[in-house]
Amino acid sequence: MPQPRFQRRKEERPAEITQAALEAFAEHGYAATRVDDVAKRAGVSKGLLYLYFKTKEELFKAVIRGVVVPRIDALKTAIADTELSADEFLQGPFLDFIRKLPDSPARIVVRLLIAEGHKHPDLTAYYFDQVISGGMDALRQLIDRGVRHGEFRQSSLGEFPQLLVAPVLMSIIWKTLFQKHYPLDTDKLLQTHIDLILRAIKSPPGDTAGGAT
Amino acid sequence: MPQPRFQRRKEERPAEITQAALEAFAEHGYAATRVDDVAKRAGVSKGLLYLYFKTKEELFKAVIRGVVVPRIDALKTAIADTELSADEFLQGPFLDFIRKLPDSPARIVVRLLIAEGHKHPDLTAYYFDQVISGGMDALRQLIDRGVRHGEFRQSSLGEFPQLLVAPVLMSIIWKTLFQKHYPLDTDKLLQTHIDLILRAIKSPPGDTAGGAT
DNA sequence: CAGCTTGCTGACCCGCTGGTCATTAACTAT
DNA sequence: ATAGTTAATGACCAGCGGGTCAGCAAGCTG
Repeated sequence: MPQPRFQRRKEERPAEITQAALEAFAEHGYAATRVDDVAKRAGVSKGLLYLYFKTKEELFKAVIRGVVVPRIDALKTAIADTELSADEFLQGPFLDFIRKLPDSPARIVVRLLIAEGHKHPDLTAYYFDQVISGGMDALRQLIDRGVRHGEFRQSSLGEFPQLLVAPVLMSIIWKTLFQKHYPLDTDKLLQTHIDLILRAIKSPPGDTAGGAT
Repeated sequence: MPQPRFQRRKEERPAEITQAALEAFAEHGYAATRVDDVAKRAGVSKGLLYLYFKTKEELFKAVIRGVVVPRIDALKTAIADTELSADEFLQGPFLDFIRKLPDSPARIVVRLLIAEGHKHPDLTAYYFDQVISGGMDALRQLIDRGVRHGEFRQSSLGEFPQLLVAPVLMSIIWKTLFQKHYPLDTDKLLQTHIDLILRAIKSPPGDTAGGAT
């Protein structure tokens, strides 16, 4: 009795294909990945893939969106809802969050965006709106709160919240390029960075908000 | 009177082609750049290009090497030869150096390496040896000197000199992806970063090397 | 000026891959 | 059962682009 040669699974296909594409892109990058290869990984024919995604580029965008959207929202709401002080939040949940990034699919997405982003302006714009812009606002808000409460002194960090995240980029890139030449303890690197930044912006002990006694 | 259709310029060709390739790669990335396009930019036939470079990949490597090698040596010798204190050096020559990077060809090279590096392991290794490794040593040495002289307190920064450079990566990537959505004052960002780090690692006033008076 | 070397050209080749579509077969409703 | 619907296949095509090479002409050399 012959197994059916395939099953109809309209619902699951897109996610399966997207997942397969993420893996393929991770290995070869966008341009060098063959649609056929993605299809094979997903256990599907190339024709079917083109039934769900109009072009290779559409597939690419779907992959990015799928990974990116859920991730950042967690951080944004965490910052809005936390009862911790800014200082505690940075050393706790924030540090945990960024520590996970270098080993998550975010790493692949970052590499793909750097490599191919300029060829997909609408995608880049989308990413900027969904991730970067919102993330920066949230961080700025956190820093401002710290300043208002007298934990932090005034500093230019509020203008450049990117500085809090820069070592994450560094870590991701290091891992993808140089891990085997020189393994990097990204956890400790990130810990060190947060320690340094906090030490730099913390109000000198004794000062209180407003500065006058 | 017909101009000669071409001139023979054996010596200059490689550099011209390499330069053209850098521009082409900057616009389209490696994979999407046509060898024919590079040749046209260099004012040369595709055939000639293949006379000087065995394959497209060889050309790619030549481009990277050409940009990379000169740049880092300047920094290394500057650190070795300077008479400035570590603190002054970081605020002066070092800051100047990293400020230039986001608008130099280094930007293109960084993007190319992130995008395609994993497909060219020998090139990555070369880059690591020539640039990363030496650069890190130099920075570590600088920090250690600062500690020995009592300018800086002991800190984990010496373990992770990458942290000094991380915002440069951030700046480069920002400029290539998001410049038009949100222009970034990378000069000020880098200035801010160095300020913060120095504030974090400077010895409290009154302390001297060794701690005993 | 003639003859020779070789830098240089450009038409050509061919493998590869994104995308199509006629056909098939897994399901569904009756 | 059986007829109808559509998810899924896979053979096919077109054109693009890396790489080749036979021939051409720039510019020495005597």
